[in-house]
Amino acid sequence: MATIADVAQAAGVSISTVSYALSGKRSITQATRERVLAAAQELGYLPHASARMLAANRSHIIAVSEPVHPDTDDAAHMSFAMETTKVARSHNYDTLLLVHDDALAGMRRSAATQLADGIVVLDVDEDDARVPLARTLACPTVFVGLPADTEGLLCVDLDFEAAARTAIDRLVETGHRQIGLISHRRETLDRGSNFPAASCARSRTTPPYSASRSRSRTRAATRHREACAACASGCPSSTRSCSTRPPTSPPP
Amino acid sequence: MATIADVAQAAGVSISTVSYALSGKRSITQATRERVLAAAQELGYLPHASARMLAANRSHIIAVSEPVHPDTDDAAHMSFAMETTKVARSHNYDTLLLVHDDALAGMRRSAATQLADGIVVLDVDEDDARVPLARTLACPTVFVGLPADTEGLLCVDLDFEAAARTAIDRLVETGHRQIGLISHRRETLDRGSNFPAASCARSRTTPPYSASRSRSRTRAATRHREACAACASGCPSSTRSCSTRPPTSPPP
DNA sequence: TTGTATGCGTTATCAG
DNA sequence: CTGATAACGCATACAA
Repeated sequence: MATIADVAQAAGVSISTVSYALSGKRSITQATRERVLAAAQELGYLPHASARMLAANRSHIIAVSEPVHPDTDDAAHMSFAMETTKVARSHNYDTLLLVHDDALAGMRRSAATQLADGIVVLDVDEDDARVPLARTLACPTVFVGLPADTEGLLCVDLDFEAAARTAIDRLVETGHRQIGLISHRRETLDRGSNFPAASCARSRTTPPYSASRSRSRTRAATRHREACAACASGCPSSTRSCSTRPPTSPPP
Repeated sequence: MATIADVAQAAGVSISTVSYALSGKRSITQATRERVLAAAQELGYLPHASARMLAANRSHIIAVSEPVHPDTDDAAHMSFAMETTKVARSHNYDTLLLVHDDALAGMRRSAATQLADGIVVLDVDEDDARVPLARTLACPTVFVGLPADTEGLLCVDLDFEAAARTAIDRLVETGHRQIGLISHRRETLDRGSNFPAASCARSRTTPPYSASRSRSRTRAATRHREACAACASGCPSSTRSCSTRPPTSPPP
């Protein structure tokens, strides 16, 4: 539990010099910088998290809001939570888990107490209670999934429409003329989830693949995805729920 | 972003009175307490997380170390993480997620920076790198799962031996004489995981159910579980991996 | 029962 | 290029 003062004393410099030597926010002589780093290393110094948060007014923590419905696919959501955490860590951020009913209340709490610098909202429903809440928060919030009304929100999502089209194209190409769709449970569809298969089921895509209600959603998804490089690289593929295995011989 | 000073001013009292009125750590006149609570409510006051942490020297955050092996059962681990978070919240604690390689490094980091008040270690292997690390940390740590050497550690786990015995008893009672065991992949066994089926597979329980190497482990598990009420009530059942479905008619 | 004042460990704003 | 020092918002020991 060495403090910055200990490092300063050990290196024979002032506290602020240590701070700047470590943050690199102002130029330091090579010699003193090395002395400081050596001292810090020697003492195993790491800045006290809360002190740093308070002074810098940044927590380096991102809250992940993840209600877990009874019909939620654990594996899929695990992937999102894990990936979010991994990417966050690569930016020196930690992630806080807000689950079940605390997915909503926790958002308000972590925003109001400034525990979180930002919020990632998972498992988004069409009509999600976290949508109106997010609009009232001073805390930057990103929805992974598109609610019905995205006004004033920052949302990213996979392009399920395009995924469905690609899948169907492939099936048609290989000679299939009848295509079955394995979707989610009725309750998942009913609560307005926009998971892959749910989205496909609702859009009832038919040749020549004219999507009914989802034109604007598709554009929005594309636009948002372009704005989020992390999504393109980091998000796990969710299209497997839509996939189907071609039989060894083409159907009649 | 009302501060405690704002509340104090609104209620016409001092800062410390507000603090004590809210924490209840010293007696306050009913009248002033109500004025303070009203003012706090009115302003939507919630204490600034980092300020509170710094002053109280407690973060109210528990880190959850959860390496995610390629063969990890997402659903099972999701359950543990979720349940841990839920129980933590009921004690006014938040949980931080440390995954993949950060499961190890994050423990050191969150302990050294005092980001976490405690650490919960999931997905424990027989020979786990987090075991020696935990011994060096000043941060209270609990292992959910029993490593080979529990010296100086606080560990809790389900009693897999008893579960296996119960399952086998039931099967024998219903007339079965040949019992198959569906276990984990070889790699899971190889890395020394102590998951239910892995544990069962290694112990090779046979009538009259004499466990080979696991006597001490069983005792340890029992002892630790007794010391942890949360485990008995909060932990999800993991025995389903061991379960088997009786056929409609008893075998010959 | 309440108010005053110090300290928590950093960051950042000033001077030098 | 470096050193003092004032916030940051709260908790708590100490006074009254």
